Amino acid sequence: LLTKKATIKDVAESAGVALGTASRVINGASNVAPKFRQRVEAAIEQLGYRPNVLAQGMRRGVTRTIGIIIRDITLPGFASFVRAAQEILEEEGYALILTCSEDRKDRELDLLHILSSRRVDGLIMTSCSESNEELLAVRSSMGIPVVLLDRKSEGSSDSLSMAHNDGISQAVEHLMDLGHARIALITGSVEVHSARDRIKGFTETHKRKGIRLDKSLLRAREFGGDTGFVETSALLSRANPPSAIIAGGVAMLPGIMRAVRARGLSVPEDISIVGSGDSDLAQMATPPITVVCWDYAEVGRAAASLLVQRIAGTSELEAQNLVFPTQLVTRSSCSAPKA
Amino acid sequence: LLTKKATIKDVAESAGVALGTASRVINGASNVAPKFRQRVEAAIEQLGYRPNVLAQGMRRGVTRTIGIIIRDITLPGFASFVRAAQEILEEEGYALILTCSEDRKDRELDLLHILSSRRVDGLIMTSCSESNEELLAVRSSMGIPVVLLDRKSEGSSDSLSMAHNDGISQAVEHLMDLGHARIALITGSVEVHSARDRIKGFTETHKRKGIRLDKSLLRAREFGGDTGFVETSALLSRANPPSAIIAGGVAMLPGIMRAVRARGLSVPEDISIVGSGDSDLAQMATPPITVVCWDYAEVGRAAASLLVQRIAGTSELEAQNLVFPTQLVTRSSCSAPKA
DNA sequence: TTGTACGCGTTATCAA
DNA sequence: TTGATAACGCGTACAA
Repeated sequence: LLTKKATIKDVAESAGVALGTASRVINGASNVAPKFRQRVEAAIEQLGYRPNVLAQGMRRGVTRTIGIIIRDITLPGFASFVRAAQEILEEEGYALILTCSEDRKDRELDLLHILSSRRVDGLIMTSCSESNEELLAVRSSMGIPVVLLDRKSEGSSDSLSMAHNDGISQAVEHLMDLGHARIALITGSVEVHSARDRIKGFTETHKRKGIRLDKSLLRAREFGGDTGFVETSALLSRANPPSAIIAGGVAMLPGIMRAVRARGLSVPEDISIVGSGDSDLAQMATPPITVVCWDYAEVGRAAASLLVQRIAGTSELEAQNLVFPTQLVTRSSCSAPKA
Repeated sequence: LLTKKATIKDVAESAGVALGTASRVINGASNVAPKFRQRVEAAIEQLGYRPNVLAQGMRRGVTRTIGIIIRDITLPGFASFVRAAQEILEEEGYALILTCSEDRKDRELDLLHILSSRRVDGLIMTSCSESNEELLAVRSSMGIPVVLLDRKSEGSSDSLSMAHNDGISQAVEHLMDLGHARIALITGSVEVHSARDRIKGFTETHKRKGIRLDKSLLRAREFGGDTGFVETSALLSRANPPSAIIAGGVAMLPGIMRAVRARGLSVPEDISIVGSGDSDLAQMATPPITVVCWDYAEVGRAAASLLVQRIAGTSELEAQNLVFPTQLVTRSSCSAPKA
């Protein structure tokens, strides 16, 4: 039961060949006599030998392991992203070490160090800040390829992001076409691209449509915590509240809905709502929620593929900045504002 | 930028001491002169040295890595479980390699081999079958502690499970008290404990309440796929359909709801519904869904703690079978059946 | 074609 | 207290 795992040495011994020969068989080298090959394969079978990937890696200078740092795996969509990425990585012979930063700098720093100690060959992450120097320094000191998710860095990292700009534009237009003039956007800190991109779409569309933007309706604080609830509560208790709220982050919707319900308001009669990222919740809520969404699984696959290519060195030299399309899925949470 | 990571050799060299001395400083041994200690620490700082955990592990015969095999990280609750487990493991110096089996034997086998090759120190998993001999053989051949989630094994593995028995009993009683006599249960294969346990609660409660159970209302096929939708559709198209449906698995609810809506039925007027496992969906649906639920994060923490103890050898010798309580949260998806 | 020996980054043992 | 060295499991250059 507790028998030690067989090593290549055991295999060679059991097959009556030299270590090197066993190694050649295992790695599929051609220059080995059929007789020996057979004996080695039999020994492998009989001993249940499996190569020690870590020892291989030590020798080869790689670990075939990649680290992932995301905000929180429980957030809607993130699990799909991770699952898709893991599938690709597995196909390519990589294992995935999963960690969550909770969007905190100190934790992100710790995780960076942990993954560095484990010599991961690459990193997929959504940093909590694009400009923090300490984070940047540690990241680049690791000397490995990094694929940024929904973040952009002036450095040489690849990045994948969603066209939040477009998505929010479409949402704003949709609401304005319905007759809304006072639209609120609740999103994350301007320290990260996904928030800035949404804000850009938000303000530009106001300009384009010739509708004056009340700056106080633009709430850019943080993605985490209970931002959705807090900001919505504050917005709704104003003298002049918005007639529509756009969630500018995947974690916002539950809090927004709670705040709306807490005030006894009904959607869309009293207030229109647009969510970010699709979810069971958005689909099955009553009314079903209109959302700006994208395919998280596709992004996960792309992130993994890009990283693997980058590690293999086959990818072109310049950093790639892939942008994935968003889509406005209209459901029943938006209607004309009350007169 | 692409500067190789510093090794303990570099540190020793840079500090002008022997390798062993550097190692002693790094591992906090007491028998080292303050003068040398300082010089080593300075070198570590200056070189940004981080011990190579893999090399440490190779020497120590452990990897401080644990593997997790779950059905699908995107299933409601599983992400909470994983997140909680990861937090504990991180505190204990372990990294978590995440994989998903999709409840398929061939995949589970592959993953077992992959994790075996990586010499994980322990395993947390929900096997897709408790009786498959090949699975059992590979698992025990790994010679490492395994914590089973929602599964039970005649072997010596620890297991954590939920009191599904109780939960379903409460749900059935609740429905019977409301006046239901034809209650359906849709759950997974009897090959796994969580399905058998639910079935047990289901049948026993019928007996206790003196209500004859129509066996054809007990649907135990598989947890995955589109079971919720398929079984519900079949049930509802019968001449004598059930007046209530209990979801006996966390992935069932969306499919059940879709099937109900597809037939234009309304909840709870036409049919009562009870879900398994809480979720945003269950809470925010209209009507909010009554569920049998439990604390996935607590289970995740317990799984990680138990595994760590088992690896350290501090846990008692006999396998532990922890059972976590379930709770019936009544919302608005159940009412008296139509006359 | 096969075997030997070294090195990957560590820790631990032993001698100095 | 310190330093040198074997060992962990493996791949590979090089010698046989």
